[in-house]
Amino acid sequence: MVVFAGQGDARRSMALLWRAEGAAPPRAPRGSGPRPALSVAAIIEAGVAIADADGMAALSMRAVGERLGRTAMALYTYVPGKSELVDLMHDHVLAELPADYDLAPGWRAALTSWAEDTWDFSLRHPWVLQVSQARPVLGPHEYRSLETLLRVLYATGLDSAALRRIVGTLFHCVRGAARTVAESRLAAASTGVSDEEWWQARSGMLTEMVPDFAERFPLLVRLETEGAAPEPDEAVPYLEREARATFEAGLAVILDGIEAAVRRGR
Amino acid sequence: MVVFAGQGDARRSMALLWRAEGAAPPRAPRGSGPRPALSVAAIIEAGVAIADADGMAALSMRAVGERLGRTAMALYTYVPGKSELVDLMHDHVLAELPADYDLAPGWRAALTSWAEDTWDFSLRHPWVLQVSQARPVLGPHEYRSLETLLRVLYATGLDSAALRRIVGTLFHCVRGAARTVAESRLAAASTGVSDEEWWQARSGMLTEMVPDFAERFPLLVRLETEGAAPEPDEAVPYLEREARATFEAGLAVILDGIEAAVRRGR
DNA sequence: TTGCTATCTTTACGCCGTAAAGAGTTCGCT
DNA sequence: AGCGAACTCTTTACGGCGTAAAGATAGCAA
Repeated sequence: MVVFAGQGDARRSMALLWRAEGAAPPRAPRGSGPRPALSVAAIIEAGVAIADADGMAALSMRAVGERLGRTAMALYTYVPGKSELVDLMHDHVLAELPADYDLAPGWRAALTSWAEDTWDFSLRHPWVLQVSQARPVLGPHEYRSLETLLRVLYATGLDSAALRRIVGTLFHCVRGAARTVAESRLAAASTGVSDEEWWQARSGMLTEMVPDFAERFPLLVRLETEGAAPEPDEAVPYLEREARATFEAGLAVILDGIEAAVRRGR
Repeated sequence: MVVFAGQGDARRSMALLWRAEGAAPPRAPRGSGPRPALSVAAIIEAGVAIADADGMAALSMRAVGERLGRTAMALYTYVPGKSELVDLMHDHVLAELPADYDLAPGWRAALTSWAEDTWDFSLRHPWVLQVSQARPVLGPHEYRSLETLLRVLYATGLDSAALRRIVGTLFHCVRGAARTVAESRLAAASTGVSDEEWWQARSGMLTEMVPDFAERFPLLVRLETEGAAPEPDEAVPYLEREARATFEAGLAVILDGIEAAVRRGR
């Protein structure tokens, strides 16, 4: 379900992405059809609503059209195709991210806030985790959110070459852990089986079919049993708690890494 | 294109995954049809060949059947469905990963080798990056590869709780950077437009449509221009070099983080 | 030979993205 | 007033997908 940007007419895509910027597209001079009942904005919002509620797999041109009381083909008057629609949806929701962070308490606090906001954002719109990051969309809100992150990162005093690498690592860490949570929720929703139930069924089957499991994979057993689940009865499923802990630990390591680089750099 | 494990009959899936372990499935006692011309192993290999060559999107039951000279439906006698086939393919290729690492030169060297091997593996079979990590497959090779990693990690002396988080962060870092490369190659192959051409076209369009770009996003411009591309004329595309650098930087940060935790722990 | 079983094919259903053609609406122009 | 261009939106259709259902065929036991 990975979707790629920039397939279609690049000029048209860019015009749509930055459309709010320029003047309103002038209505044709000679003859014009019925007043448009739809708009690019309405289509984007319908798409986001569907993807938020039922995931990227549920996003189809027919579904978007139906939600707007039109056929799928009606959308093609406004948007070149599905791939471009996803691009527009992506840039649209990126507008939700904060535009800047207070640097007074130091870059570490600001970067933590950024990571937290990105985490929340990714779980609010889990489908963004399935939009390809290679060949990004290049929309206004994507640029703005990157600019915001860079403002925090340049406050560390590191040079551009170092920051380029750190940006990627930060994103992979946050998005990777968020992806685990998102996929776990999606699996639970689409199969009706909770993580706990799934794991119980599978692990029971494992011990039955692989009786020498403990001898073959002693460290796995050790990892699983030692210090597992300090608070077992919680509203948050186990897998999500683990992913959240991974996110926090990863962030802490990266922050320490940056700090070390800063000290070394001076 | 994210695929989920464990939808179908869990017992059947597990039996297929661990099939080499138990005795060969006995042929039916009373009457048996024509000698099977296919086998689970052959189907898995055909699937891997297709996915390696043309990506996950090209993997269809019809394509696998055709490569074996059968119809798509013939596969269903051997495999419950596509989702289970992907699981089997995943566990199958995981067998390529080394089974253990020399710990004599220290855990840091071993962990670096592990990351390098995982990186190579992910780019040899880029479609594995699209297999969901939540609700893993629980096959023998997946367990073995995890056990191998844990052997290296326990050599650090850290406790299980700390290691659980580090495992996730390591995977996210390696897989995230590898994904960038894989997606960039896939985009280039499927659109026929190289990263460089794509970027040139887009950036030209940007400066035309957003004349005040430099004022609005000064840090982005700074990041892009400062210390960019020290060796511009290379066989390896720019985006891949950047992803590789991100991978190495991320790994270095994590290794430093582990080292700090080890020192703190003692 | 008969009959059961397992393999494999055929056909079909309901999805998908979207190309092509056409119906219907609104305007500028004569 | 009426024509014709430009536009929106629908209908139909094509080739793909995963897979359910039904049937043809092959191999063995009795």
